[in-house]
Amino acid sequence: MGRAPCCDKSNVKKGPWSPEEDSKLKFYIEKHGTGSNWLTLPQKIGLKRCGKSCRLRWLNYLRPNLRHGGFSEEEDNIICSLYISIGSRWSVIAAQLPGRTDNDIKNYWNTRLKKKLLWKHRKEQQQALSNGGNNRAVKKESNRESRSDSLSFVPENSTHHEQLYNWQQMPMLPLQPLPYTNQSPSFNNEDSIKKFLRRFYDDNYHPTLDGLLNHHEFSNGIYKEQVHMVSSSACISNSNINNNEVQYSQTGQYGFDLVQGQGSTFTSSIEEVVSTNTNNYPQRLDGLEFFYGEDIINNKIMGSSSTSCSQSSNWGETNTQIYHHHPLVSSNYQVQGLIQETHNNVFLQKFSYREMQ
DNA sequence: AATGCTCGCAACCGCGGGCAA
DNA sequence: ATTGCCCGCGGTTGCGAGCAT
Repeated sequence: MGRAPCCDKSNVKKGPWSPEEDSKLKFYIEKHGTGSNWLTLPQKIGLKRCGKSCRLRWLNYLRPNLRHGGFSEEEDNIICSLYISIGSRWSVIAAQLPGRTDNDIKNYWNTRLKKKLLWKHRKEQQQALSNGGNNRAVKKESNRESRSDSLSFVPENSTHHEQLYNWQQMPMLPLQPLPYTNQSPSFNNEDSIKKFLRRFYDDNYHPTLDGLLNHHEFSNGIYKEQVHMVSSSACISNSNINNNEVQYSQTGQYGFDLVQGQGSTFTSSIEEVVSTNTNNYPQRLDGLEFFYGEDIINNKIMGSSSTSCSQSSNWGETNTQIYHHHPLVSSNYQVQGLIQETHNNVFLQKFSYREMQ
C-alpha cells in the first residue's frame, strides 16, 4: 500500500512555469496569502498545477527579496562551516543567508562549491609534486580544472564582486601543508566531504566546540585583530544549553573591558570596533555584514535576529548574549567580544580578539 | 556548421514529521 | 493511541544553454 497521491497526476501540468502561471500565482498570494493550504490553492487560482509545485515555485522563485547566483566569499565560508557543523541541512543553512533558498544553496554546493574545494586541493597536490612529479594525467586534469574555474568564477568582464570567487584572491585560512597522495579525496558521502573540508580549516577547527572558526583579520601595524565565527552542532538547540560551550562562556560574561595597549585605547563594544575599523580600513569591512550584522554596518536596527551590540543595549533578548574573556584566547590575545546567537536552531558564536604584537 | 557532451539550474518526487480529529 | 492529511525537506531528474570536437 503506497501513499495516496496529493493530486490527480494525470490532470496537472508539469515542467517549467509560464510567465502567465507565475503572475497568476504571485498576484493571488500577494493578495490573499496561501490560505495555509497549498493543495487547494491551485484550484482557487485556476492553475492546473500540483499544490506542491505551486509552493515550490513561490518559495524558490516568486517570493520577494530573493537573490539568485552571485554567492559571495563570505557566503561560501558560511555554507562550508555550516556544512561541516550540521551537514546537508540546506534549509537551516539557507536560514543563515538572507535571500537565499535551500534549493539554491543545495545546487550551488553540488555544482560549484564542492568542485572549488576539490580544485584547490588538487592545485596544492600539484605544488607538492612540482619538484619531481610530472604526471601527465594530473597535469591534464589540472588544466581542465583551471580553465573551468576561470570561466566559472572570474569571467573577463567580471565585476569586483564576482572576482571574489577567485580562490587566489580569497583571504584563505592558514593551511596545513597537505601530504601528497595519489588519491583525490572521494566525495562519496557527507562524512568524507566534512573530513576533507576540515583539512582546510585544521588550524581553526576547534574540537571542543566541534565547530569552525571563520577567520578575518585586520592589522594596523600595531595590533592584529582577528574575528571568528563558530558554528556548532554541539549546541544546536536550547536543550543543550548546559554543554561546555555555554558553561565556560559564562565566565566574565556581559559587557566588554576597556583594554589598554601601546598608546591606544581599545573600544568597549564591537559597534565601536567596527566604527574604528571603518575609519582605518574601510576596504576590509566590505562583506563583513555576516559577522557584524547589517544593522551594525549600516548603523541601524533591521530586525530581531541580529542585534547591535553596545554595552547598554537590549542585547539580552532571547538568544543573544555578549561575553568576553573567552578561554580559547591565550595571554597573547585580548578578547574584544563574543556574541552567541541562535538562528533557527543553529547555534552561532562570533568573537573577536586582538593579538598583541 | 553539425553533432555530441557537460554543466547548471529549475522542478519533481518520495518520505518523515507534525498536527488535528 | 491511532489515523489521515498536509507541509517541508533533501535527493534526484530533466532540460536547455554553452562549449568542445
